[in-house]
Amino acid sequence: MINLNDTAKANLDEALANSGLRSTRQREQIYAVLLKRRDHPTADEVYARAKEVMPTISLATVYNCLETLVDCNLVKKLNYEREPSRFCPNDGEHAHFLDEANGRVYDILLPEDFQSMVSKILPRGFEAKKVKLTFTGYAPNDLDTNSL
Amino acid sequence: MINLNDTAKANLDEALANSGLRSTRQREQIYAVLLKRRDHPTADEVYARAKEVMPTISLATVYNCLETLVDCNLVKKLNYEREPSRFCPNDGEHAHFLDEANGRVYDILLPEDFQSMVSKILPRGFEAKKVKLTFTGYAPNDLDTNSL
DNA sequence: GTTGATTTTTGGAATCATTCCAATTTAGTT
DNA sequence: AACTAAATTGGAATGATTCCAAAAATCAAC
Repeated sequence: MINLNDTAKANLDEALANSGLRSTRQREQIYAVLLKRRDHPTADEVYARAKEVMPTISLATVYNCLETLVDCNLVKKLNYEREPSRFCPNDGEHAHFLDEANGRVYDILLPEDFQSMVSKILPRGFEAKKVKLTFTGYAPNDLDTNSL
Repeated sequence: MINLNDTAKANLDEALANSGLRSTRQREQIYAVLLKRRDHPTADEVYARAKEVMPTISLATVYNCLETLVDCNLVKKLNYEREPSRFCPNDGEHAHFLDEANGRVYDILLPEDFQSMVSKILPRGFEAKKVKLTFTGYAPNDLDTNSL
């Protein structure tokens, strides 16, 4: 029914507990869906995939769970223009590349010191808590579904 | 009624002509509104400001004009999460800084070679047409309404 | 394990920025 | 002035997301 390996499950439970939240079947399922195919699905797509295996889950719950996971810092929410948000499980700092040809989003690994490097661009007095870097263009056409 | 200086008007007319589009009172007015206060207003805010001086303009027209100006590359559309889009007249490459304290957006000047610099982060085969850099955090609290 | 208190889930309604539409008006041309 | 194509307009439609109140599930204490 669910499909989370032990360490992922442990991470989830810990992150939820840290925020004083409960571990539920639905939250596990949503997290499992995101880990299984890292193709930056929208809430609707997550809903469809979760339903295959948990047919009674509701769309509202999918939104709730995704928001919870984002708040716990286990998942990132991506936005391009005002298109539907996409979600990716969080493996630390990375940029995103949107392929205009097929609409896919690829993760781009960032150098360790990226945030401090780029923060030097800021004038005196600006304190950045977060930096977001997104590319748009054409990706090589021989990549598989998952990100790099 | 409108309030565009000669060079701005000339830029607008040229950009529109380049795209085979007509120069209209509404388009001039919307562009003038954006140039007058560079505080990254939403479509609604642009609508309110335009209406003060052109009471019959419609919201649909504001959306149309903004889209046209963006297409002509005279204006940039900014998005944070899925909040309403904001608009800023385009003075070349710059990043944006969202102040979490007051919701204001500041333009951040970028070094000339920024795009080529940061494109080196991309793995072989990725061709970036656009790069977007956005910061979130706290800005110094003695800045005026307009951007840097 | 049952009870009670608190969270979470759920389906459907509501929201709201934006887009669409068909009719009218305007701009540019002959 | 007349004609054609483009732009504007108000209102309806769209669609992702949020809100709501009721039902179900979880956790803690006994």
